[in-house]
Amino acid sequence: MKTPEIIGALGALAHEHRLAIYRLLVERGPQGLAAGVIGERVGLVPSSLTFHLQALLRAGLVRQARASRQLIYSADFSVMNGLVGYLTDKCCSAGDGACDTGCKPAAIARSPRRKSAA
Amino acid sequence: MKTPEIIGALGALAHEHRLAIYRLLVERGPQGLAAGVIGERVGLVPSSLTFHLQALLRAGLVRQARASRQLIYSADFSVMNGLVGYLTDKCCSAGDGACDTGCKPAAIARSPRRKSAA
DNA sequence: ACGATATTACGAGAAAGATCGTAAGGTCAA
DNA sequence: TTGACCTTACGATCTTTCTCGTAATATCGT
Repeated sequence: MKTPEIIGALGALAHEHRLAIYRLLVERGPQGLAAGVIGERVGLVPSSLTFHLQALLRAGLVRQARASRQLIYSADFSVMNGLVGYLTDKCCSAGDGACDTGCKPAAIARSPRRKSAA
Repeated sequence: MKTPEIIGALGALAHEHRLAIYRLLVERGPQGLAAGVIGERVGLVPSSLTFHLQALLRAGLVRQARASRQLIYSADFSVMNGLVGYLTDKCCSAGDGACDTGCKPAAIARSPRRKSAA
């Protein structure tokens, strides 16, 4: 995942409504939710909703599928994983105690040098 | 970590220059880097640099310290951890196979139930 | 105190983002 | 085909963000 994509995903999430939409979809899972339902839940008029949904779509954070006359949106976890990977990637490259605050997931997820456990 | 803070952190990172600055500081570690050096590295005039540094500071992503006439900035990992935690938190709440794409770091980071190692 | 260095504060202009109303594109039921 | 429904597309307006130049603040060496 390259920097522009990361920035895109970050920017897409960096908004009250879009974050709410995304979390809604993440909780809902692969089944997804129709645009109308999303709009109701987050309290957005249709045109504003589309605007934000498009932003999430452009960032690759959600997928779109048609079900008769409704459009179903669902979260795409892979981009989020890429994002988290990127964010924690260089996290522990500074040295020893740099990440004692707890960013261990990075070490586990990205640099399986020492304990090549999985 | 509450939603507004999350949005703040996400928004702070969702910019080419700020992301570059942040990564620079993450790589550098607790030692940090003087503002001037950062500006040189990312190619920003002083006033623009301050603008972005302030944004990162407001978001809690970096810390500021004075060293004689230089201001040293360093990454604050805790906010990033909170961010990653939040992002992956509900990730697996949808059901079983929802997160098979790999959002396991969340499980590792947030529920140290099984291997309470470290 | 003075000049030099390092950095931030302020203000203006340009660019991007958000919100909404209304119109248009598909899809369904009859 | 017609009318109703769900959703997106377009355009206008408003707000926020970004960038830069210049001025101000703080620290250092002499």
